[in-house]
Amino acid sequence: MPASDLPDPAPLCRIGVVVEAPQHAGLWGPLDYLCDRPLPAGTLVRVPFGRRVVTGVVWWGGDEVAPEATVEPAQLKEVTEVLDGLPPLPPAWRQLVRFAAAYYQRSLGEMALMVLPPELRQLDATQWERRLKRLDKAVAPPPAKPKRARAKTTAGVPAPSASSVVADEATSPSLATAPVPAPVLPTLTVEQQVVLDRLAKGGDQPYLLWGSTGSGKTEVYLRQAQRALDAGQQVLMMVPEINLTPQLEHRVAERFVGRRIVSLHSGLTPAQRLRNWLMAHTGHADLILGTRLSVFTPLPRLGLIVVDEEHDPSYKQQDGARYSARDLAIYRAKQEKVPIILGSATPSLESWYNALPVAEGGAGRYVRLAMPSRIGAGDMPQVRLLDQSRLLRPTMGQDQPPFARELLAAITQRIERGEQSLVLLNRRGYAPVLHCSDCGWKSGCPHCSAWRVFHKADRTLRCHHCGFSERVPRACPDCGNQDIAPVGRGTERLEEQLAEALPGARVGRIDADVTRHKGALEEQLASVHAGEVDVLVGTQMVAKGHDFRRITLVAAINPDAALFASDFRAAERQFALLLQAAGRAGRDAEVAGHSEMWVQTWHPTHPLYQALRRYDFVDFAAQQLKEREMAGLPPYAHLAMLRAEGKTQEAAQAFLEAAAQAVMAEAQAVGVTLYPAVPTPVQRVANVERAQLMIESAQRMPLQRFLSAAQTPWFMLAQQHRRSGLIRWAVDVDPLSI
DNA sequence: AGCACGCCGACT
DNA sequence: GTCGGCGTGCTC
Repeated sequence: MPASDLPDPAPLCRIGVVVEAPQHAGLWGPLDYLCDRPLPAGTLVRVPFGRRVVTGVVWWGGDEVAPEATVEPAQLKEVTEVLDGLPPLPPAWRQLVRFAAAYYQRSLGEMALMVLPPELRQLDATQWERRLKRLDKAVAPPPAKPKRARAKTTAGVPAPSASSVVADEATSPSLATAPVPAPVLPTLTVEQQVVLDRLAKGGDQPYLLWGSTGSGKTEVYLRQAQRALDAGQQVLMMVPEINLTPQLEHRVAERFVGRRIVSLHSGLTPAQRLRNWLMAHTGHADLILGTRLSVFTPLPRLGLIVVDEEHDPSYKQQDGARYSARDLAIYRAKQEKVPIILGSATPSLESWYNALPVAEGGAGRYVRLAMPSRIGAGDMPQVRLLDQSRLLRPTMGQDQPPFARELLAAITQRIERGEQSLVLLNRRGYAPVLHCSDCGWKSGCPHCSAWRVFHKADRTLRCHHCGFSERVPRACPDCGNQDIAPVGRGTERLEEQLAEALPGARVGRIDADVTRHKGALEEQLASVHAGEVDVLVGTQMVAKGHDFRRITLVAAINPDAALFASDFRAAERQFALLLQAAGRAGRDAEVAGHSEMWVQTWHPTHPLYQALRRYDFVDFAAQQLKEREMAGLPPYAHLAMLRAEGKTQEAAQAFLEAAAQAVMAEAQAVGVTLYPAVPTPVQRVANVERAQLMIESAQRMPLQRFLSAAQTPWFMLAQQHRRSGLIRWAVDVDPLSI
């Protein structure tokens, strides 16, 4: 029979697939492909894309109505393979991704694929099948005859603390009750009880749990989590940096024995991350503990979201798609109709404003729950503001004495009592710059508009922006003068100076340079806990989250920079940091009585310090909100930043100016203000010039509409400007710093 | 972003 | 004579 008489092959269906195409590829939405069977939205597929095959997510297909074809049917390619064996990503996940992509001005595909475990993007169908089979044992629901098979499974699953799968292997994840004896629960304080009672009443507004350090916020999270778990739901708990909060992980595991707890953060190996993500997505994990990326985890039984330390800047992604995980968590909670608790001792001004009742000048959008008292310890340490101007001794010449005599005396006293002190300085290295007194040479970075920092430990000059590192020269590279001197002070030098000033004291240090070596942080923390360190020098990473039992003195050495920074959020950050640092001191009742927080400052009367002295966040927030309102800054206005990188500063700025020009009429029509293009605070990094242009609007929606409308003209302009030296451009919505 | 194609310098 | 520099262009 002639070939033409063969029955027609089954018609191919058209489906829409999103692939990882950055927006400068000019592809925003789903691409059309053909497939021999209808695929439900949310299915993972491998599709030909250009000359390679990539992983994509089916965005529409199956029963949904296909949009108008935009490409000639003859040009459509066929799906290469379908990654079976995984439930499709749910509609809620797609909606969250769609919202995030639209809000943060990124392509759908970039957003969608960025938030999936990296492994998932790389595997083809064969590898995927093999991987699923291996993971199946760890991920699958308990089979009918569980005991033996599951015990074997546990052994096969590596469970380091960072990715612990704490699971009672005999418990079906779908069952709500744990068959193990319940841990003894701590008695609730009156404040905690009041908060929990309010939470039990429910409502659809987000909660802002404003509780001082040590007020027992975690216990509130755990009790609420318990309620959700008892109802058969999943709980998403977010922390700013999981490596700094092993305690939380430990506490959660301790409390919820018999529950499957998984963590999700970038510190996991790709295999661990995929496994934990799958456990969450398939509904087998009950509690998900994660950093910002975990906000996108598909959770079929989601019942509660907690965002701990909600003010922390780490929740905002600082490159690529610059999303705020805290804000997306709020969106997600609303969309999936689950309660969300934002917790902090020093809420972000945005959240604070949202939680202030309308009658008090706020937005009244959140429910504020306050827990002002510290548990199990006395009060917060007493704040002592040390007037640095009184330290100046003119006879000493230009070298300003590093510490006040009173401060040294106070530290000495701690050492004699067997207590510890924490000295904070937010600048690592030995000295921020080297200087030649003869010719004026300074240790600039050849690739950046920044100084290279002198690191004495490894005798290098290092640029903290591009990483360029060189051995420190013996003499001035310009004039040969042997006498080049360090200017200023970093943690290394502080450590050295403290050791000199306190003979016999054991001085330790924790900063990013120490932590670089794996396990060094844990080691150093252990030695502090063991009492092998008298004085601990550190950057802000020490102030965040770690619990120190024997520290009774915290000193901030040079916190003034934030008072006059051009960045309007600097004061807010500094206040949070100082308060958090103060919280490190005197967490044990026996030592709390005499614990102190010292602040060495040139401006002891500054309102920030005065509010800190009284631990008066309400007053501080009121000051800041007033300033923000007068200056037309968030939360009273909404900002976006158009950023550009170019071969020259002119190229970067020319693009920005042209971009502003192109949308000027539109901006004026909707009441959006465009500011002039300016160089970024650090103008050149790794030989790339950077500039930015601020966009401001009183309302969020007009800004959103404006940015969406501007996307295409800006994209086309960028194409033109590439020839004259534009390298990259991007919009940063709700920028943290300006 | 990848990954190709496409034209000009130092090597087996 | 080739290998490879990164400029330019495309991806349903």
